[in-house]
Amino acid sequence: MSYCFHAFCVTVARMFLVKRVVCVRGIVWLQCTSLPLRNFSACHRLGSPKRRSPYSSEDSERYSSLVRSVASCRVSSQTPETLRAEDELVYGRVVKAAMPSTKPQTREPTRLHPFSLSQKTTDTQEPESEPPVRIVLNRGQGGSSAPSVTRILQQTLSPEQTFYLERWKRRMIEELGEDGFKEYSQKLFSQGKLFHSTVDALLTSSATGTDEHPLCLSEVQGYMESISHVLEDVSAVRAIESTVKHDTLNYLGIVDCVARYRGVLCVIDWKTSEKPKPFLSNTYDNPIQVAAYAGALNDDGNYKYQVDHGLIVVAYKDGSPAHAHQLSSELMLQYWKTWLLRLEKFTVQRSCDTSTALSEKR
DNA sequence: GGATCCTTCTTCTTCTTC
Repeated sequence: MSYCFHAFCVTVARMFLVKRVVCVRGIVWLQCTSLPLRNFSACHRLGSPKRRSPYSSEDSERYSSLVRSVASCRVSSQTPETLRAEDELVYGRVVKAAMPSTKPQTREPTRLHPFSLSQKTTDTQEPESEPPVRIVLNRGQGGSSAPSVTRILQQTLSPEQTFYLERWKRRMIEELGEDGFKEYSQKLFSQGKLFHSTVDALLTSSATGTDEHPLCLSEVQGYMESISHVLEDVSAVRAIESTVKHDTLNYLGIVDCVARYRGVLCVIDWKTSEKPKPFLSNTYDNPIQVAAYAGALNDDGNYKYQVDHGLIVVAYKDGSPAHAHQLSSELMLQYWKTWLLRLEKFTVQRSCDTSTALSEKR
C-alpha cells in the first residue's frame, strides 16, 4: 500500500504542479504552485476538466479510483501517535493556553425565590397609563456600597471567557495598535450610549404622549431602524433607565426598560452589536444580567409589580432587523440560579481580597 | 473640583461544495 501511495503522490504531483503533499487524518492535502492548500477532491476537480496541462490526456477515472482506495484505508493506517505527529506538522506544536481546568460548580444555590415566591403578584396592576418610573441612582445618599450587576459579572467571568476576551483584545491591538484599539472601544461605547438615550427618549415621549420627537442622529439611525419592528410590539412602558436594588442579596443595577412585549411584562435590555446574534447563546452573559435585574426589581419595594420575563434586543447599525430574544419565566429561573452562583463567587473573592489587604497592612 | 459608580461593548474554528 505504501508503494502504491507513493506512486500515486508522484503522479498527482506531476499532474498538478504540486509543491507539497500532506496527509491529515486520511485526507490528502496538496499545495500547488498556483492554488492554495486544497483537498484532493477539490484540486482534482479543478484540474481535470478545465485546466489544460501537459497531463490532461491522463486517465482521470483511474486516479479517482485510486483516491477512493487511499481514503478507504484511512482508519486502519492511523494511530494516536501519527495523528499527533500530523497535527504538529500542519499546525505546529500545541501551546497550552493558561486556562485553569476548574469544573463548573454543580451545587444548587440556596435562594431560588425571586420569580416564584415573591410577595408581589402579577395581579397587582399599577395603572399603566402613568408615565414610566425613572429612579436615579444616587450613591451619595444612604451610603450604599452594594456592588452592581455589571461589576459582579465582569469580575466573575469564567476562565474560558477571560481567555477568549483577552485573545480577541490582543488580536485587535495587533491590528489597530494601542491607540487605535482605545479609539475603537470608545466608539463602540459611545454608539451604545447614544442608542440607549435615543430609545429612552423615544419611549418616554410616546409614553407621556408628548409630540416631541427625540433627537435621532445619523449615527444611531440604523440601530433605530433595526429595532423598529420590536418597538411595534412594545407597550405599557413602566420604567426607563431605573435603578433596582436587592436589599437582601445586596446588589443593584439599572434596568434599561420595563414594558410589555407582545402583552407580557418584561425586563428589556437593549444591545448594539457588530456581529449578528441570532441565538440566545450568542449573547453570552446578557440573560444572566436580565435575570439579576428582574430578581432585584421583584425584591425592591419601589416597584409594586412583579416581572417574570425578560427580553434582549440586539440592534444592528446597518438597519437589518434586530434579534429579539424573549426569556420565559422558566429560563429566567435558570439564569437566576447561575446569577446566584456568580454573586457568591464575587462575595468570596471580595472577602478574600479584603482579608489579604488587611494582612498586608499589618 | 476630583474621584467613583453604573452603563455602554468585546468571546465561542473556519473553510469547502452544492
